[in-house]
Order: sequence, then C-alpha cells, then structure tokens
Amino acid sequence: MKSQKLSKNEKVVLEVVKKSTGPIKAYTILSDVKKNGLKAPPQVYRALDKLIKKGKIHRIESKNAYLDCQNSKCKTSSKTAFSICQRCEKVTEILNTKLSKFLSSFKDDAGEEYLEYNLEFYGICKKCKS
Amino acid sequence: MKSQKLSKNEKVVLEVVKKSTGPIKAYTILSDVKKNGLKAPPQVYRALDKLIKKGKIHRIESKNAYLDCQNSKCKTSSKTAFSICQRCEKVTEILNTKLSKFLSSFKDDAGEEYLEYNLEFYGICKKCKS
DNA sequence: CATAAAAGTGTTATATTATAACAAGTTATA
DNA sequence: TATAACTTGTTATAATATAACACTTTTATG
Repeated sequence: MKSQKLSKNEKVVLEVVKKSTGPIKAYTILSDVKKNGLKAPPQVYRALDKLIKKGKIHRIESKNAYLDCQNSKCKTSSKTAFSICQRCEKVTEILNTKLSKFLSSFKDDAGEEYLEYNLEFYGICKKCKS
Repeated sequence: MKSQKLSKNEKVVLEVVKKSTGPIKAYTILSDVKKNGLKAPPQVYRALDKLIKKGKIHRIESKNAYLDCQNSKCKTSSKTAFSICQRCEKVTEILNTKLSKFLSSFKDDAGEEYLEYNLEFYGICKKCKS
C-alpha cells in the first residue's frame, strides 16, 4: 500500500468525488475540475488511479464510475463490496464483517484463497421498492 | 429469462467466444467474425448482450471482456463469480454451492437480500505460483 | 547543501469500448 | 395475409481510457 499523502491533483479530484452524491464518471470529474486548471483526461485518470491505490476511492466496475470511500476502516481498495440499485442507480459500499470474513477465507475448488476481490450486488433499494 | 433460441449472429459470435482460450474482447470478436459477414460493432454488441441475457456467456467487468459459460447449470447470468489471475490473466468461473448460497442469502445491514451479484476474485493462479 | 532519483504535471494525440439512430429484412402467429 | 415482434445492416458518433514525451517539483541521501 502506498503512502496516504495526496498530491495537488489528487486532492482536487478527491474533493469532486466526495462532493458527488453517487458514483461519478471520469469525464464528469474532468469538466468539474476545469475551474481548478486541470484540462486533460490523463490528469484525471492518473489521480483516480492513485486515489484507488491509496484507498480513498473505489471504482464501480459495472458503471465505469468512481465513489469515495465512506469508511475509515477502508485502508485498501483490494476487498470491496457494493450494493447497486438497478432503478435509481444508488451505490452503497457494504461493510459487513461476516461477508468480508467469508470472502477473505473462501477457498476455491483447487483450495486457493484470494487476497483481493470485488463484489457487486444488484437489486432494488428500499426507497425504490416503497 | 429469455428464450434460449439463438439468432444467426448470436450463433456466430458465440462460436468465436467459445473458441477463445480466455476472455475475449468485443473488437477482437468483430475482427474474427468479419469472415462471416458481420461488419460493424453494433452487430457484435447486440449479440453479446443477448447471449449474456440467455446465459450463454458472461461479461468480465474488470476486463471489458466476454467469456463463455462453462457449466450446464448456468441458466442465468445474474449470479456470477470468477477468479482472475493477475499474472497470466486467466479467468475461471467459480461454481461453488457454499459461495452461491452464502451470497444469495446474504442480507445487508438494512436486511435486504439481492437477486443478482457479480464477484471477481483476484490473485495468482496455481500455475503462475509454481 | 548539492544533486540525483523519484514522483508528479501538462499536453497532444490517439486507442479502445460502446451506443444512437434509422432503414430494411425476417419470423411467428393470430 | 396482416401485423407485431424481432433481427439485421449501416453510418456516424459518443464515451472511456492510455501512450508518449517534455518539463517541474519533491524527496532522499551522500
């Protein structure tokens, strides 16, 4: 895991991700940070990559979007679980000890364990159901 | 779930995915199927979408790639788990009753269950370790 | 401190992945 | 046979992401 110190561009991008009410896309971030002087995609993508490595944000693979990490325990981005509402698109990080323990200790049929995983649950959130 | 009957283009695309030794990308498929008369991306993407819905193939989200479903039990693409080797990029579908039962019955902190999920484990496969 | 190595930045161009939109052909079936 | 549902072909373009290179700033350490 890398140092947690953030560079200028990383701070700028992280602020935008944090302010977003849900997962935000790279090019949306780009248009937001133009007022901060960032101009081109590589500046955003570099910052996003670093922020992921530093455990500050997560990438929601099925949405090509980025979400800030809500919990202090999240020191790494290597074990992640999310719930995704198929109606309102809301994404919530799942922090559940039983789940993380189960997945961390899961052995496949060859007896192998895995240090990293990403799990995305899809359903309809409570709000959308009601 | 849709009918399992496949259209002409779906069959052509499925054959290419099946022949591939691992996850295959849409534009790789496209170049392969040009000999079958398919010419443009939408033809491939449409077929891929349908094949996923029909449970014939899976999409590996973290790789933007497609893998044929190896197992007869796989009637749906809504509950999936894969192991991905970070060195050789090999992807294997995980069919494990304990895992699928655990995830299917998993309740989040709000007590909600989920009908669909996708899980990707990352590690180094046995072959690459040795 | 000096200075070299490492990390970060700015920039242009381009690669990769995916969909919109519309016209036309095919199939199922009432 | 009419008609609805599905499938195909096609062009254009949108959306996502990276390569490559020159330059600057920060960090480490002799």
